[in-house]
Amino acid sequence: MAERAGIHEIAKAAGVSIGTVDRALHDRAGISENTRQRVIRAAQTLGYRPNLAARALAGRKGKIRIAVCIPREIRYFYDQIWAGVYREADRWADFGVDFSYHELRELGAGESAILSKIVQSRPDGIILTPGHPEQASLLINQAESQGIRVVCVSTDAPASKRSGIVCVEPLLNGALAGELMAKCLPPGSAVAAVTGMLSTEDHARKTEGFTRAFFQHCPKGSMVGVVEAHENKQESFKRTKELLTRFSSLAGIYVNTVNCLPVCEALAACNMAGKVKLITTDLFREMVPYLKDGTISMSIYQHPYQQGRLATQVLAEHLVQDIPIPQYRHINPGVVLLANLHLFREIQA
Amino acid sequence: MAERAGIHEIAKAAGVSIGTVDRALHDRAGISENTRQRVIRAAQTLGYRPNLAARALAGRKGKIRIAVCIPREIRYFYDQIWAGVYREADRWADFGVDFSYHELRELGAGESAILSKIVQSRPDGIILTPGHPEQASLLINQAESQGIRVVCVSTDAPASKRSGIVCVEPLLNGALAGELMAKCLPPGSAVAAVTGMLSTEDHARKTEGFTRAFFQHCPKGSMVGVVEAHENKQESFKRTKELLTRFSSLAGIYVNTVNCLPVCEALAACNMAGKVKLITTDLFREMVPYLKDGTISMSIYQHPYQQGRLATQVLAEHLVQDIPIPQYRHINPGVVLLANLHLFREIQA
DNA sequence: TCACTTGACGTGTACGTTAACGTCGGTGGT
DNA sequence: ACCACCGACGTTAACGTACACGTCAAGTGA
Repeated sequence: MAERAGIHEIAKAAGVSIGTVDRALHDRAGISENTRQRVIRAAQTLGYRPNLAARALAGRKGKIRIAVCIPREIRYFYDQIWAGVYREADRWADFGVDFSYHELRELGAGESAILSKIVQSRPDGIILTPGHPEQASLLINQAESQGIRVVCVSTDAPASKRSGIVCVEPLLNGALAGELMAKCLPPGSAVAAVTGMLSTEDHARKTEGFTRAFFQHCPKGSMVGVVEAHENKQESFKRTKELLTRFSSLAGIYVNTVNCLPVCEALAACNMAGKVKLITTDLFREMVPYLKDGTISMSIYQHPYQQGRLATQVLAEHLVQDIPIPQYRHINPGVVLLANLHLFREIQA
Repeated sequence: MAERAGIHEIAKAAGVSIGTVDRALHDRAGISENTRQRVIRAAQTLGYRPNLAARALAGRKGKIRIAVCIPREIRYFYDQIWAGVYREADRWADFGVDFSYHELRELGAGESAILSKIVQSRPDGIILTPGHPEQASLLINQAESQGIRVVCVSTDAPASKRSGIVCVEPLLNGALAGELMAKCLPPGSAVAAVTGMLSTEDHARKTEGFTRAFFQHCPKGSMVGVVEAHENKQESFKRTKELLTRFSSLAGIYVNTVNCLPVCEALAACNMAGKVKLITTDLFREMVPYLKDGTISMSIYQHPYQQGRLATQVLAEHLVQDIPIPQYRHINPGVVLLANLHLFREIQA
């Protein structure tokens, strides 16, 4: 459409050469303050936007480097984040962005060591999922103070000076479950939550969000228990069973940890499958039968693929085009039901 | 990371010049079949992928042109589609893709005329929302037979030879509402649907999806009526009121048209707001109060922004990188609740 | 035999930027 | 007066690709 102005046009307008324009636009030395202002004004007047293709080709001294540090386990979740990162990285490859990938065995495993190595390699940006926010914060702050942009994804290090965070707000995640639960149950129902470890900021806040939203939408309801299962299958099974036998009127259970399968099994064992509304978190293949037979009523989906893609996009756009990194990029969780089950990436292929 | 091979490397490997490589890779004339095969094999061996930045800079004779033909009204919906298109178009601008935008007043208005003009201008690709699928199909087929790739978005022209469609499957859209309705109501509940015009393929299939899913998940329920309101506010209000007075036991209403506000008003007028589960479609500002006071229980969201972005991406990636266009790209609808309301684009700003 | 065509290939230039390098006038020291 | 030096600016060679054009041998016709 409208032919875009390039540095040649700016040069002509400002009455200088393209070299001088380059110096002005990149804050390089060797130019008087006067001319710099003149050039910058000309650029603004012409609405200059650098041609990314040309920039990528010319390749500023040393390409842009982004280091990605994300766990491998839990597979069903982090595989999707990785896929999203790869997808977006691919789009930036031709723009001269160089990615290096660092897989942790699981969330937080060897985090500090790898992260400090990454920082030492002085990339232009880092994408990571902090597993130990307090420890990581030190390195994040160190990186940021060196001009390395850090974007957290999925998990956060809120106290750090990271440039941005891409995630599903845990409070919202829980609140969505709480609201759905309340709207699916008759007034005055009794519900419970099964969580991993309440010491984990993430799980605690999901549980809190659930509780608040549930009571907001079901004021006469009751919350008869919060089971802390420590990410242990047998413990999850046992304690869910206890819960079911102790409160025979239990109408709903919210699970915000990976371990939803033991809960399903416990429901089956008590002959309560389908009678107690079960709302879970995330989605993986093994859940499908329970969704199909109605044991799991719905699940809150965190869009891991999108999270990975967005984190990468946000960081790359900043480094390449100087677009500011949004400090918070909250993802809207999805709702997994039977009708739309087939459309989720975890189920396909 | 791995330094990518360019045409120079291929040339060296095949023992020819880069000009010959270019001829082989682009099926241009002036090369013997023998050398062509040799070059192509060399390219495959080296895993050649053209550098998009360089290609964009060099600018093949005549840039790639994409024409976009989408309505302006209904604003809350199509504004988002347009925004998604613009966003993605922006990302391709530097790759030498030239977009031309053609706004219709509303869905289908002057469609054939504009579309035939677009086809006459011989772009490389077209993005459109067919309003009159039968008429449009002729022009779509004409375009496709001339090598113009057509991608439909939001609405479809299923009988045509369009290269791809990006949309929320109407059946799924309705099914999601049906499943949620069934799961939110006690067994044996009576529900109704309010639709626009059943003659519209889209509305009919949404209603069908709803009905099927509702009975699947609530086998003892009943469907006491399908109100066809012809996209008319007063008619919607009046007929909803009739419905409510006639069936005092009505437990849920599903609205799959734009006109959900009159339904809300009718519920209020009958003092049934919040007592009848109301599931609507899409999201716009005026719905917010009704969501906040519980009149609308939830809404099925079609992610218009994403649809626009994806349609553009799919087409651009095909034209620039030769990536095949997926014939169906079904979007997973979202669920609008009070908890996540603030995260939808329609509500922000 | 010579001029002319044609197939098959190499060469050169352009695209818009970046950054190294060249140039030129002026200023300081000796 | 000479050179060294420096600030301020212009010039130019890349980057990888597309395409017009140049080249050169083999073939064709008179």
